[in-house]
Amino acid sequence: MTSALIQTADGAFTAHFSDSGLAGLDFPTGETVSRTATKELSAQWSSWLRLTGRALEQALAGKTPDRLPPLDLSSGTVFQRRVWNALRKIPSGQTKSYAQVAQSIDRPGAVRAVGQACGANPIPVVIPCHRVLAAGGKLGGFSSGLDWKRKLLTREGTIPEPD
DNA sequence: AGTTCGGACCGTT
DNA sequence: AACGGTCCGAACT
Repeated sequence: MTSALIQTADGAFTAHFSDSGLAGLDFPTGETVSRTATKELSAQWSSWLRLTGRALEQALAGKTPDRLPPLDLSSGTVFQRRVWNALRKIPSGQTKSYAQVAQSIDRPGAVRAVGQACGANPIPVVIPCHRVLAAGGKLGGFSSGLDWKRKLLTREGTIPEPD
C-alpha cells in the first residue's frame, strides 16, 4: 500500500493504492501527507497513478472518465459494495435519491443504510456519491463538505436546489 | 408554502 | 444499543 499526491486545479488530492488497485482518494487538506516519491513507485503503481490522475481531472471537469485504474473496494462490506456499484451507474448530469438507489439494489427499505454507505465511499468523485440527493431534489448531506457536492454537481450541469 | 416532530426503516460499530 | 449523507405523513405557522 502506498499513497501519492495528485495535483489538480482544485488542490492536491491523495490517492491510496493497494496491490490490487486504487483503494482510496482523499480530498485536498491543508496537512502534509506522507507519500512515496513518484520515481520510487513500482511500474504498476505509477501506471495506476497516471490513470487516476487523468480520471480525476476529467471527473472534476464534469466529464465521464474514459478509463479508470482497477479499483480495490475490498474494504467495504457486501452491502456497501453493492451501493457503490449502483453509484457508478449514475451518469454524469443525472442524480438519484437515496430511496431510488435503495430500490435499485433491491433493498427498498435500506434508505438510511444507503446514506451510510455513501459516506463510507473510499473513492469519492470517481465513485460519484455526490450524485445522490435527498428526496425532492434537495441537496442532502456530504461527509467531505457540501461545498464539494455543490461544486461537482454544478460542473456536471446539474443545478442543485438552494437547500 | 414552509417548518418541525415522530416514527419506521436497515446496515454498521 | 445507538447512530446515520433518509423518508413520509401530520400538524402546525
